[in-house]
Amino acid sequence: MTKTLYNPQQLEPVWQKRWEEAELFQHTAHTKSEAERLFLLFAFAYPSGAGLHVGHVESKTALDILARYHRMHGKQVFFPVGWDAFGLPAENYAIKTGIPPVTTTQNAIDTFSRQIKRLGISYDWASEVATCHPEYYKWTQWIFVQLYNKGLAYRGKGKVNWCPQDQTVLANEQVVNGACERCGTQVVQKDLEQWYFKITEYQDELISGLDQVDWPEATKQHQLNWIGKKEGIEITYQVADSEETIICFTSRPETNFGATFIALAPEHEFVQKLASGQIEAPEEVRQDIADYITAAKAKSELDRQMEGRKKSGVFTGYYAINNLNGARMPIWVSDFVLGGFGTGALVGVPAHDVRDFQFATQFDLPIVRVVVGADGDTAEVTEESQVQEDEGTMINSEFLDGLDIHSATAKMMDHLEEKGWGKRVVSYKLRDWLISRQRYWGAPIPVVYDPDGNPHPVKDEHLPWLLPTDVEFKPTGESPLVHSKEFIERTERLYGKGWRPEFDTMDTFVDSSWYFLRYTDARNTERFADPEQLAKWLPVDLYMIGPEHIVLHLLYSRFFTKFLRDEGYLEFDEPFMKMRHQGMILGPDGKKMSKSKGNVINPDEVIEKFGADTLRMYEMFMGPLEADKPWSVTSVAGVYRFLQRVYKLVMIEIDATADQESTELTPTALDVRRKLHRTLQKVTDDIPKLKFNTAIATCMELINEWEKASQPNQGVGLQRVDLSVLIRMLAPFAPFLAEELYHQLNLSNPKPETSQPETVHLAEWPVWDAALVTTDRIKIPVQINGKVRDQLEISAEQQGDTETVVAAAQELPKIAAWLETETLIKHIYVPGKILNLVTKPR
RNA sequence: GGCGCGGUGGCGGAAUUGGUAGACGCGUAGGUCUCAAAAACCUAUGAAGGCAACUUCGUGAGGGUUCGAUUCCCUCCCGCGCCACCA
Repeated sequence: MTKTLYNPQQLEPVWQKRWEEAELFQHTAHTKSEAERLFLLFAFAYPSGAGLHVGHVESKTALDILARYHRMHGKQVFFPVGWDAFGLPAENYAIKTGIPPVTTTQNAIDTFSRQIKRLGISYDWASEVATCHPEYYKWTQWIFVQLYNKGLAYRGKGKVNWCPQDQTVLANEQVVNGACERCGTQVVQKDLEQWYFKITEYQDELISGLDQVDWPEATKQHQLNWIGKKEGIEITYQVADSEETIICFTSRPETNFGATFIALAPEHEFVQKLASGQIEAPEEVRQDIADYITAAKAKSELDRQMEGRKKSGVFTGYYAINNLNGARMPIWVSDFVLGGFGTGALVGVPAHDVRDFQFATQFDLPIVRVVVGADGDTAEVTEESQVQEDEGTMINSEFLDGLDIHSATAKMMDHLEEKGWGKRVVSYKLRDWLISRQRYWGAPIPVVYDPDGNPHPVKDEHLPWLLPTDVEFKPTGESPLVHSKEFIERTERLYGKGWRPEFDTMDTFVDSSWYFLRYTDARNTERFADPEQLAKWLPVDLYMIGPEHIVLHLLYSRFFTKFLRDEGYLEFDEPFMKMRHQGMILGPDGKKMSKSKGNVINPDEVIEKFGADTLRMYEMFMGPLEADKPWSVTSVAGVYRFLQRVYKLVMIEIDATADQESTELTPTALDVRRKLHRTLQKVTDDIPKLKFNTAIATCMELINEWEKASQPNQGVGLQRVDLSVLIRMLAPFAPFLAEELYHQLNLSNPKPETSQPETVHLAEWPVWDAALVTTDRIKIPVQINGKVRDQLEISAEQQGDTETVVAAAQELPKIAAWLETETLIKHIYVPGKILNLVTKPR
């Protein structure tokens, strides 16, 4: 009697154990095979104490399906796993509980590993890496030293974002709406000496390199916006009655005849000099400016938002001369001018920039129109709605009058350069990367200071520069490492009396900027990876990564890649040739899952109820991979039902057809076989395009048809070859079920072919039979005036014969009825696709 | 404000070199089985009209191109994401 009860809870752990024992997908990095290679990369995750999330399941499963599919096509697939294991949560947890991060992190990794294995993800565990392991961060530190030696890692004093809660510096990117991205506390500005990586050295290549890669357009756009390259001109203005000059960056110099003021950021040198008295000014002006600087500094990002777009400022008493027309433009200080952009100084053109307009009206500065827009308004600009920022024609601008703004820009730039009043420049938003963190749970910055306070990189033989363990976890405002006796003693022992270590650790983005390189040679103790290994696998063929990492991680990884290439370690420019993003799995309420909303779906519970195959397949079936999709508790059951039906159907079929190999197929069975091959064709086509939802839908159609054609408890009389095709086709999606059925099928065969592999996952991907996917009868929809009225069934040979098709269509009763009241004017026939009869009423 | 993405049944979604809109799944209704329920299975299911055959309408709104538009063009509306006083 055939077993027809699908029991995933029982069969899945059995196969998981066998695969693990057989090391089925292990040790692929150093393979000697010359087969086509494929590096599939999953964005490694932070192992949080909360365990695996359904969102992780989606992207892991998607790549796992690809990995299995390509392996079955005979390719060498490298599909490694690792952990972005340093970071704040573990340290904050340690502050709360006293449990060291190394312990909680290892526990979390263990939990994640168990869950991932239960899911049947075919990772190569032999190449596993964790950024917190000394064998890993030794090379993170080594890369730091290489950057240092090339002058690309440097110490700089600067205004930094400081989170009072986490007691650490944050990169600009980690400040969200003026608050710490981790804890939500308002960020304040602080002046500190910090370590930076000079990513700006590569800014142009970070732009041009995007042309080489197959990434979603939106992602490229994000990167471009972040780098923020803008071409413009720096105009030098003489300050009247002074030796000083002020340089302003503008991308719209053609409006310069309309310039009526200069505004400087509070950080601007001229302003600083005024405040300190280096530049002469009446005492009350000096004091006002000094007060303004202090007030601006104290303002948090939140304060700035609270006061909205309201402009504030102080007049310096000085004027700058506009060389074009000799106009005296008052010089103001205002915090709406950003110290970090351009030169920290702007030339105000109120008629053609809303912010400048607001400032001018606030302080009664003149407004001069120099562009007439599409609305033809030539009047004085007195309302904000009249401010003309778009296309237009120049007026009141002497030699520019009558030109459109674009040619005027070019002409003005030429003019300014000729006169020596300005210089074309390119401006970028991208800043150097601040990597210092006053935290414990990270890779120590491998730097020691001599007794004079000069930095020196830690010597290679002292790497890894170990993270000390004799520390206390208290939020003290400085790195806990400051209080490590061992750390300080180690430095003096190795470098001499009076030397001290750098107490800061590195931003975890440093760790994650090169892990994909390490994967290829994860146990190498001599190099970060063997050149041969790197050449063999890189660049990555497909990177699956959440949209939240679009900007920073990718930018930093690309920077590291380009740097290591320039150092001669790599031979490619871009690390990730193709990239795709998985969408977010939302809660059943359509909102982002979060503990506080109580809408979190726990993958463990789904597995317990339905099994891992159902969880995997449901997530793939939910919709397009890249879309955000809400979880549906009831829809999961639909996928479970499908797998159950597959199991039952195949088991019945195995039983019924075991000894009928030589028998001819019945017409019904042949129809099912045809459907099987059409399905195979579609699935084979969909998987590489990551269209898993439609691939699964097609499989469901097949099972529906098959079931309908079946005799109760007897199947339809298919042969072993057919069952084998179905099972192999389902293997990437439902690896456990497929393995079980594969073995049942082999057991049923009295004479197993000797070449049959032990596991379906090493079997060959089936090939669809071209003869079976074509049909000899086809149906052509017949339209009248673009509306389908009937279908014409003809033989495939006839489909090219327009005369016959049109004639036959007119014979159709429904069409004939329509033609009784309509006159046929013409017909449009797309062979094999559609026939449209164009008529007019009689 | 800038950049990007999207809008199709009760729900998730299919279908675009322009060619049968709503595949597949969920939900719902009715049924089979059962003492009953659950599970499973069967049938129906875009809306309106009609006993029915069928007809009309229908892919955010309005125009346009076309024999034919969810798909292409124009003008809007709405939602989401990211960045945001970036000169």
